[in-house]
Amino acid sequence: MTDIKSGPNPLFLREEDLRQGIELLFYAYRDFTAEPDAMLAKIGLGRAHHRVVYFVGRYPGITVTELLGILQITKQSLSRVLSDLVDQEYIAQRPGTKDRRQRLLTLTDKGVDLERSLSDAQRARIASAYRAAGAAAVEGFRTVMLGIIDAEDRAKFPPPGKR
Amino acid sequence: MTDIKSGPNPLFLREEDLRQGIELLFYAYRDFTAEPDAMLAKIGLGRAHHRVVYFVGRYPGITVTELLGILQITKQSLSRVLSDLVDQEYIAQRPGTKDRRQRLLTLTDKGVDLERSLSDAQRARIASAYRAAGAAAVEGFRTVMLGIIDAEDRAKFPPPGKR
DNA sequence: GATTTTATGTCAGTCATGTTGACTTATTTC
DNA sequence: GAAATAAGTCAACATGACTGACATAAAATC
Repeated sequence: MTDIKSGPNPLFLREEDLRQGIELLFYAYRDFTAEPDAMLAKIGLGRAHHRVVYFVGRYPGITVTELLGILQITKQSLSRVLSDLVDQEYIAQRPGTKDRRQRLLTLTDKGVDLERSLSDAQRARIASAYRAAGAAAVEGFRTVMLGIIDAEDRAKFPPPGKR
Repeated sequence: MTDIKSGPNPLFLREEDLRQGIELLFYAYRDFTAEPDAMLAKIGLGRAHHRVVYFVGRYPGITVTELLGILQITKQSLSRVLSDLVDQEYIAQRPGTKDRRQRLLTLTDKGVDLERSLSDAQRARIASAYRAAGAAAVEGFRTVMLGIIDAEDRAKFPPPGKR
């Protein structure tokens, strides 16, 4: 154990630095999901419904296959929550114009309301963390998070200048 | 909508910045957990077992109540995975010396091996992200993540100087 | 010393969310 | 015309969460 107990020299990645990274992700995700989960429970829905509503809101007209690619679950798993959301009129389906096999998914007004109320707690949490941390820290956060995400999905996050 | 489409001015938090923050957390956590999940599936265990093994390794001698406080699940939920881990001799229990009602939890040698092999993929992912991002970005990452975590748990992450 | 609280564990039932495998239908592509 | 693709369905199952009720041992309090 080369435990020099030096000042911070993060390019010499100690065991403890890495462990702290693991724990930051664990606690942040735990707290980040707690509020919407509690709201969802009250209306008989779960986190999986939130994810679907979120990404349909994010990419209006998204196809089922595209959604499966993002969520990385099976179509049978998606089917259940998507059926719930369509039945309860949070999400509308319409056939694709170019490819009529596709079902393009969009939020109804009711779905927009749900998405907003669920994600607002998360937006507030992010906003408060960003404000407290400052612009430079936010850029560092972005950079490290992108490094954690598999390379295939990094293109979903265009650099600040391009936005 | 005051959409000025300016250059990056992160103190004016636009809708899109916040949405990007939400998605960074979603994708990072999804990819961060995928590798250990796949390894666990091969030996008939799940993510819940990983969490327990991780935190018992992190805090040797931790009590059941303390572990429940970290995981934020019910004792019935913990009981099942903890029993598995004790039965399969990944975790050992011994009565507390000061309070003999407590069961102090520690990893066995077998448990240490399991914890290491599971978390190694995660450590490697963090290490690679940290190296690619650089020291300043890592500090920003830490700061923002701490802002996302509920205040009660921030003390678990001492500032760099104090480590 | 008796009572209450705490730490832990257990039994039973339920729900949400994931899985695999098999199969169907409509449509598009080759 | 045949094969591939997009979507959906049925069935069975595993995991990990939950609630509620109850039990035991030990510690803390009155």
